[in-house]
Amino acid sequence: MSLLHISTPKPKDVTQKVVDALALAIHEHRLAPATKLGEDEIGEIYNVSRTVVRAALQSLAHIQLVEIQRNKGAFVASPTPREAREVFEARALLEPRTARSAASRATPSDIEILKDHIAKEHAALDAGDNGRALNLSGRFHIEIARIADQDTIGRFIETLIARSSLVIALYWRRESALCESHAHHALVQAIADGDEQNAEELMQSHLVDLNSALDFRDRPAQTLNLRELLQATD
Amino acid sequence: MSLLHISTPKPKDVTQKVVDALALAIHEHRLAPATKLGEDEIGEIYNVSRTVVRAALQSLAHIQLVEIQRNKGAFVASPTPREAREVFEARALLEPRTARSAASRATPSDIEILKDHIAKEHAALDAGDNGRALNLSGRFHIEIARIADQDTIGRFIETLIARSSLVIALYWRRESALCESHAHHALVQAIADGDEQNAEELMQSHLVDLNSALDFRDRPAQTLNLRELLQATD
DNA sequence: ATATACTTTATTGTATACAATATTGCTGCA
DNA sequence: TGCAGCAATATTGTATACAATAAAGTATAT
Repeated sequence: MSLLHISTPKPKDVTQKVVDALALAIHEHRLAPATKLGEDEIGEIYNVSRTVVRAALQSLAHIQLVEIQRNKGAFVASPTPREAREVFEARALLEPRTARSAASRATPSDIEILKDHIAKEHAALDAGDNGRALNLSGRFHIEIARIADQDTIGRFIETLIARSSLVIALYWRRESALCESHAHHALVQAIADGDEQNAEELMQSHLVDLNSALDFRDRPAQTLNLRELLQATD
Repeated sequence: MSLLHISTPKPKDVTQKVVDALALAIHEHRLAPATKLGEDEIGEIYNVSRTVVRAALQSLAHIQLVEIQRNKGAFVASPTPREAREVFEARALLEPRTARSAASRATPSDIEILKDHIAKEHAALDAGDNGRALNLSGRFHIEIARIADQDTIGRFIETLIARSSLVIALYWRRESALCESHAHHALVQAIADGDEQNAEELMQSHLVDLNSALDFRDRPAQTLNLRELLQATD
């Protein structure tokens, strides 16, 4: 007997690993907006060929975490104030409805998962790991979309939250770290209670609150982007 | 003088051409849902290497016009009833707001463009070219999103309309051809008048009407998909 | 005759090689 | 010094070659 029903220990999808690694680095703000992502460079880091690096970069470009300029290469995306505003407008349009739906469907285990997220977020915050805290905060929102059981809209929300990470990296103004845990906690309570109306309103105000901590007026200084600004965008 | 400001006559992006060609074929229902899209096959058709075919297929997979199964290949997507329903739910959530915004911003030239779309749609319908008519109908909606000047949401709407084409291919029930031109005409009028409320309501009822012409109860017979149903989705 | 194991074929996944383009550095000249 | 033009280098775009996996076919044993 050769190959039995031994579940494959490595359902390897190399490209996805690179995508995840890069996305995480961006979400945790280890890769700053407008950073050049050379294909050879990344390939050497992860020990993969340019073929898979290119596939990964294309994937990230599609969710607008990176921007690919033909014959120039890939760069960590750097949302303009306009794009940043749009991202939060879209979230304001989609997420309250999603929170309502989540409140109507959440199971006890769902609530556990959400509370777990908040706990981890707290822990990361206490540890001073803001990047990780921000990432977890985003995944909290994604989790709500999953609970709402709306795959299509959930996918949109995922991309919006991914871009939110970049927006926050560029336009965050509030001094205090992202101490939004309180809002998340209240949201979980409403969802646990099945209080749809409250969940929707809490999400809405949470997003308004987030938005108010951003300042889109002037674009932050970015050494790497000056070059872009001086040449036609094509 | 070597390179003056002579606009490049061929800003060739081979991959994009393949993407567009395949997308058009899908939108016009020349490629049926669940059709296998072999890499070599497509490469030969367009005289490009598998490299660019794969890039194109990945691109189409991201907007869910095709589905890629690892080590199996790419297939024209075949939305389930659930996915189909979600697509129209999402459209119902996004597009009315977008129509309102369009009504508040549309310029006379925008109105011209919309009317032009309708005219072309009529012409295609009269010519019996339903595929082209459907495609134009979709582009009408995309045009409204463009006028609304909301790039992020507009991009979502684009993907939803792309998938709508597949949904319609699978679940359309109404006997008459898609004679929705009347609804489109009324919508243009409201947008031209700057009547935001009316534009929003017309779009909403238009989508409800579209939805009512679909029947999600049973999945249509699809020879190529039987195989999928019999094996674990992984 | 059917089922199972093995062999063969076809197709996809990945890596490498070559071509095209952009960037950088140099040289000469005003 | 500063700039124009060319040469050298580096990076991306595309094609091809090789490896891994799945599909199909064949033979054998029960």
